[in-house]
Amino acid sequence: MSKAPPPKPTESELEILHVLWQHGPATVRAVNDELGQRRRTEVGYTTTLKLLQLMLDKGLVRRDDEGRSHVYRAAVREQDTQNLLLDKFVTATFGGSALKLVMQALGNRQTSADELAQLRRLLNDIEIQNSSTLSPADDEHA
Amino acid sequence: MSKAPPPKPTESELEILHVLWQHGPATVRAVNDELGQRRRTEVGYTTTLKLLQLMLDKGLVRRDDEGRSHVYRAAVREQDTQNLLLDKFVTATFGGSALKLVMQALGNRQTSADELAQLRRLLNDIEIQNSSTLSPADDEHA
DNA sequence: CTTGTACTACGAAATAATTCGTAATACCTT
DNA sequence: AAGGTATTACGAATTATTTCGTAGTACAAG
Repeated sequence: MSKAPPPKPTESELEILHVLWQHGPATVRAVNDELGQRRRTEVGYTTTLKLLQLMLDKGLVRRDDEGRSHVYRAAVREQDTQNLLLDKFVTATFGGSALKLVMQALGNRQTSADELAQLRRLLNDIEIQNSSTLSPADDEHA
Repeated sequence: MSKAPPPKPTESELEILHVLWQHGPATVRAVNDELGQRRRTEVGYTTTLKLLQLMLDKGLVRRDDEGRSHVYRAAVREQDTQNLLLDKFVTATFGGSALKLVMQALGNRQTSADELAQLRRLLNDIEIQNSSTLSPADDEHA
């Protein structure tokens, strides 16, 4: 009665997921070729194959038979995966404080006016959300 | 003529760095005790010792002789380390877009009014920074 | 000085992640 | 049908990380 949620992908698995998310369903060959273009150091065909097989076991990808070869596609969504990894990262590196992470990310790198605008809009949206979803008890703090 | 910068700490090494950052210089015993309190599963004394020795080799910590035992202290700053890890993480998980990471971090979790205020202040500061540091050519966009 | 205790050094086992070689198989091409 | 090519399956070597056992050493207590 349990559908074990897919585990956190490793570094290499994440690379492959990125390919599948952007490229869509693909054969081992296609994934491996695409990886070859992105990485500094290529990996062998069977390495990619093996990784996809492991990812299949873990439930990170699905597989369809397409004639002789197999077509793999992501079984997890990009957003969900990013969020899972983000949680772990915030915990491990910023002691669980997402705010610290955000301030660090913004503080120590270039942020354009356009990006600032996007962020302001997001903050406004969140504020509106907060006030409408507010539970009564939360209303009475300082 | 090269001072190899300390490498990215591993997961376990980061835990130890957190202890040293917060607790200050400490003996192996103190670090191990502190770890025992934070983790679900404790690790043996010699495990912590070994890690600290490896970290010493890597330049992540320094060591002082204090009588019979040794006192270790962080050789890297918390901010610098967080930034290093952040860079890697943004690259690996968000394709290098810090903005996406930030929006994801803010969008998918609870953010209090107080935190929103802090962020707004930060955005204002950044904007001021941007306009004063602006290179002339950048001035002329829409 | 002898012994007990806490510490360090070091090798190496255990675990996890990545990589690839080799063999079996499927399907074209001739 | 025979041979060549691309593909999959699988075991295993390699590398990285974490873990701990064992042995040696220093120092304090008696």
